[in-house]
Amino acid sequence: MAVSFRQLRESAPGVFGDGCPTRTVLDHVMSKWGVLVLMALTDGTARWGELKRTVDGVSEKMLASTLRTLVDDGLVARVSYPEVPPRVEYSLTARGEELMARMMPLMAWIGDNADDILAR
Amino acid sequence: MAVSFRQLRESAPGVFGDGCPTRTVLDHVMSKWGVLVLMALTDGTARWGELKRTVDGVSEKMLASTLRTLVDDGLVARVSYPEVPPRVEYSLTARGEELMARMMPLMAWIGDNADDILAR
DNA sequence: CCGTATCCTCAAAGATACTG
DNA sequence: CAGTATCTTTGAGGATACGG
Repeated sequence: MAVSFRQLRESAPGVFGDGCPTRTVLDHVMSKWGVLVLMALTDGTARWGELKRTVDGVSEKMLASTLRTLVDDGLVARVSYPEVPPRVEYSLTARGEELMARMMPLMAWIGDNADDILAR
Repeated sequence: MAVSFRQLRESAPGVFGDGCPTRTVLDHVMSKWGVLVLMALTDGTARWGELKRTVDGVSEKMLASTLRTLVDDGLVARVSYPEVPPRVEYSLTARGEELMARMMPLMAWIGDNADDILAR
């Protein structure tokens, strides 16, 4: 394997310790709705209503709080147009694209193997 | 980007829909303690006590249930030696290694960027 | 159309004690 | 050493109604 947990920890002591920044970011991007929203945005810019439809099962409350967290983290950009009716567009930032470039291979593998994994 | 959410969904319709197998596996491997246990095992075989020390902050209850889930999913192997005192060793299966080969680059990136992300 | 505000529930997770 | 059993807590998340 290219990199181990030990190597990660030794490259930056304290990383992945209880309550450290890495754990916080981990909770944001690996959260149930966080991953799904980020994945939906790999399709490109999307409006609120699109996201609500694409991210199957998400409540308005969770979509709102998930998006706010990801915007605060600088992973998602929010652009609101002063029109009537309102239009708001979400997209990945450059940083978000970097993250998803690393996450999508993992998601593809999970998609390919999920059935096998649960067939036990 | 190499692969998008749309491509994933079109390659296997229903994947990532609410309640589908992919969501379940996602919840297992992306869970707070799931990732950390899996990461700890990228260092190689580890005993229960080692895992409890390495995975900072995990309770015995959560370590037990997390390990049981991962063993059931065929991602982690459990070998118990009939000795006194008992010795039990956990390690990644071939399938677990495949998963972590795709997850560690993501973890490395998060480790590198966590401070920046939260400094806003 | 795009959210926010409020209330409420229940299951995940912690604490503690105990055992093969 | 490697867990299990039991009880309690808490906050993530759902439902609903309303506002800009």
